[in-house]
Amino acid sequence: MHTDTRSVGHAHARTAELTDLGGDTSRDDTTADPPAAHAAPPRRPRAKRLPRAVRERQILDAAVAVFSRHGFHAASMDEISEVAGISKPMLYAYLGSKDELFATCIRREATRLMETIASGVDPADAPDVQLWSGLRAFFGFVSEHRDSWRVLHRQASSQGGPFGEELAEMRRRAITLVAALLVRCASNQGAAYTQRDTDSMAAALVGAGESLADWWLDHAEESAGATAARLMNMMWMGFGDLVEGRVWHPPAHRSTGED
Amino acid sequence: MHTDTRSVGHAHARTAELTDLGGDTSRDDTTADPPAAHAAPPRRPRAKRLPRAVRERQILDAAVAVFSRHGFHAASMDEISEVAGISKPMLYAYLGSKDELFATCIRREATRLMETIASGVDPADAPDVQLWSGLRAFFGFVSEHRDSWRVLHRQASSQGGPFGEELAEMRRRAITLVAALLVRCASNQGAAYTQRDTDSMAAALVGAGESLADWWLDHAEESAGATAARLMNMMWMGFGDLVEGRVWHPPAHRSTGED
DNA sequence: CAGTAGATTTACTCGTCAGTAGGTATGGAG
DNA sequence: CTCCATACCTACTGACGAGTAAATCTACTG
Repeated sequence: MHTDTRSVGHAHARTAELTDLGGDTSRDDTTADPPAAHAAPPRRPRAKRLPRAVRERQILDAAVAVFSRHGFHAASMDEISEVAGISKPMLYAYLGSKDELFATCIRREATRLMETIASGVDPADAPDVQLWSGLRAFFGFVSEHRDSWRVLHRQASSQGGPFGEELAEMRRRAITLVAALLVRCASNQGAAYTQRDTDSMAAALVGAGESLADWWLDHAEESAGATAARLMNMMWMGFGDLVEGRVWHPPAHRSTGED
Repeated sequence: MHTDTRSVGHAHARTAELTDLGGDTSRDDTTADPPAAHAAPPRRPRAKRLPRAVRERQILDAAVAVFSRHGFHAASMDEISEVAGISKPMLYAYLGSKDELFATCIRREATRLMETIASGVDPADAPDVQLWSGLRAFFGFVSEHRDSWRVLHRQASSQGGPFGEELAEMRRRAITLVAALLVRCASNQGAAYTQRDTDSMAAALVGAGESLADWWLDHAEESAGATAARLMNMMWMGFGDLVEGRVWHPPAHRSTGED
């Protein structure tokens, strides 16, 4: 199991260039190597000179993709640099250590997500409509940035370290936001809830959204709006109403019309 | 961040044999080792001889704890063996490779969880009561086996490998089970749903349960039953009913009475 | 008490990876 | 055309972790 552990994961295309660490470049070609077979290892040409800001974006994109595939620990800086199209020292020069890089990814993607949702919600709407718009925006983001979503949802939250903390913080903010929305819904109707009530409901709602998003990634044959409507129905109406045929319908006006 | 991430305890005894190039050891006893002050590293005494089955259980318990803390990749076999109170080769002798060990953990914990839930549900009950009992059993399990839950929920599902597949399979089974329950609920009332409808609702429900369980772990000041009731209310009644004061109440009879 | 099976260990090997030292190329300012 | 700042690279180190070879101990059987 040891010799072929590699089969479990990892692309490791770079193995070729890493194995000749012997260092002795003045090697005699007479003994070991058949001359022609020794084709030059496909060395990536020197990257074009680019301004720092652009490279940083490229690197972050690559990092998100790799972290998304392998998770924090299993992702290697070598692979990230390769995907980014530059060499490892550039990573360190621009983004610091692996931890810093990961934290930066988390922050960027979380911010994107939050902003996407915020810009999709109109605070002037009724609370239930706000909830609906938020769900739409959320599922839209997930479908367009799968890698971002994977990094945020799975990788970050499973790391106990300082970044996991960073992500947990973002998640708490999201839950808090939803909770506030629920409070407004409730007070609209004169219902009174404890903070514990609304917080727990928000946590469950966010979790349902996450889970449904994952499910959707595996059964992606419908629009973001349709999926959002599923969740909205479930949460707003509940099974009790649903099984008796009472469903919730999205408001016709203002809908961005894809469902 | 690099040099001190791991715990300090590693022997690296081979350094010693690399240093004795000279070969002449004349009067060297005075030079190298500060004899007394340099207390011997606290070497664990030889483990007591135990039958294989018992050791295997111990090892699995330790593995679940360590995987729960660090995740699959960051967990080291050294740490697991240390926590288990035995040495590394025992791990390999009994449980095979790291991959096999992890898969075994997953299977054991997933089986426990499923059985706990199954034994808490009476198929003779009405569908909604079955749902309620299942939720109770689920939250009860989570509160009593936090490590198991963490391994199942976060670590396993984030690994793309063969074991992640194993876990994803378990999760699918759970979702399928819930979906079947929903179908029974619906047909009881004459409502008709597509498989897609029930599957997605089940996925959302399972996700809500997972998320609420996580939330609960951080705010554990109420019983499993109370938390289950929260989710049941949310899912069964929906916000629409809840904000208007219509709530769902657990059946009084047969309740194990802790809420 | 000898003998043996299996429980347990020490002391390694080999591969990978985070992070770095020190050099090379290149585009724009003068 | 010549600097030189800085984008970029090759080649390396030090450390750790998975997995193993080859003992060594110990409980039980005869």
